[in-house]
Amino acid sequence: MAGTSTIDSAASIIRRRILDGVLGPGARLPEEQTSAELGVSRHTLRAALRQLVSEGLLRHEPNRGVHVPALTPADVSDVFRIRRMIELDAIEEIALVGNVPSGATSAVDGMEALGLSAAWHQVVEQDMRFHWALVEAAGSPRMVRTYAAIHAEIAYCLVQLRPHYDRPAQVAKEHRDLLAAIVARDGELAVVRMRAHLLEAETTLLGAIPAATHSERFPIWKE
Amino acid sequence: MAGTSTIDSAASIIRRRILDGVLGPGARLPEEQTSAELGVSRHTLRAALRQLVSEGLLRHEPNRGVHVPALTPADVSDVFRIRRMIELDAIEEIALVGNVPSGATSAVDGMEALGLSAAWHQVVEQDMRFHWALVEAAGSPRMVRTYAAIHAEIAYCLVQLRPHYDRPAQVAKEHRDLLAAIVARDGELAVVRMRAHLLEAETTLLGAIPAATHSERFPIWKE
DNA sequence: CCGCGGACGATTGTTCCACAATTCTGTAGC
DNA sequence: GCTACAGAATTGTGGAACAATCGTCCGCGG
Repeated sequence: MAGTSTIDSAASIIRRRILDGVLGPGARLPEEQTSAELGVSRHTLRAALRQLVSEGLLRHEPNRGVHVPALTPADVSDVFRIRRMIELDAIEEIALVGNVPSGATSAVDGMEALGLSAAWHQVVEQDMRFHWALVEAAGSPRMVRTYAAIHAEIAYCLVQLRPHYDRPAQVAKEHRDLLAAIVARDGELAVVRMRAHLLEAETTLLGAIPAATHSERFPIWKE
Repeated sequence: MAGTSTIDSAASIIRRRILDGVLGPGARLPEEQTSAELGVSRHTLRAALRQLVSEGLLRHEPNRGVHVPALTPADVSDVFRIRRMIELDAIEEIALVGNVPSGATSAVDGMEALGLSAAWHQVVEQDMRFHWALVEAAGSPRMVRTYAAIHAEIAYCLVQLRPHYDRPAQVAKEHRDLLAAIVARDGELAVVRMRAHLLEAETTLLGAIPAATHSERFPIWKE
């Protein structure tokens, strides 16, 4: 499985379940039941849960276990604020040296290869590959580590954007333009475009989310 | 101890030992011995070690345990690059709204209260309180989380800066000037000053580190 | 009828023990 | 001096147990 250690693969499985909506907002993860389900010991499961808590995909309350948090509009804004902080820094850096990461290029190619009927999660996957490649190309191990720490939350935001995403071709074009700015070694333009790109995604998300979470949140979780 | 859970306090103790130099670069932490020493079980210790690995204070190699990494000049630069990314973003935000965090003010007061003979670690402590307060005041939970993730590494850098730090009064003045820019709601000036502040610290560090680690690194660790 | 307190069951946090898999060490042999 | 290999040490994971905490249900009184 992803990550050779048992802990990592347990974390991957749970992460996937959250991102796929199998575990919705408010869902609790009892240790005994969950560990039995995954076929790992409680110790291993707990380590995996701690990992996911640090990624923001789960919330922990002492003596009360973990649960899947609901994404509030404030959370979405906060996630995108961090995205801007990291990705604007990254894209400026790689634009200045004109370093076009091959992973980003191939991600855009992948987007363009998707037809109109492409499943939204395929678009999301390529989109995240693109942005990940950009951050990696900035050449800072700790920036990658930092980005990894909110990567899952970004995905958690995006999967809820389902019906409001533009057509794949439109998404691809935006990313193509970002690459163009990098190729042109125009750091300022790259930053401007990336900022616009991220702000637009945030705005779209903020329009899409509230209705969706509202109906799903209250049956399970109260606060 | 700090953090009510056993795991957190174990992590705190080990973190302290690393920052205090009790555990130098290259030092290994055998699980059985270390857990016995701290009076916790191996599982608990392992959880604490995973935490410290995620903070960058320890490095893990599969089936070979964890060890204290040596700080290379590249590491110092990378840490400060992330500091600039986060703290410039934070200070711009709080300068724009003129939000002067009380923790930052009191940290500067604390610096000025330190005499010429103050232990360097006291200066570091106030310095870190100052910067932490700034990041907190930016009002982004995930920025705080992100900063927390490299906070220990920042400290790990700073403790090695010992003899090269300016006098407390000089350090205090620099921070006072940062506060002044915030009070004046001059975001641009605040950013400029913060960048200069961080770049200067980095430069000082890069001049100080190589000699120190070189002598300590080889007796224990080879690569 | 509704709220309050306490017993009981469920869950978490942590420990001790066990054991396969891997790595390290020291020694014998070439 | 170097390699090969056996034995020791260490890591990665599982299982059972238990105190502490939390949640729930029931009976009681207002």
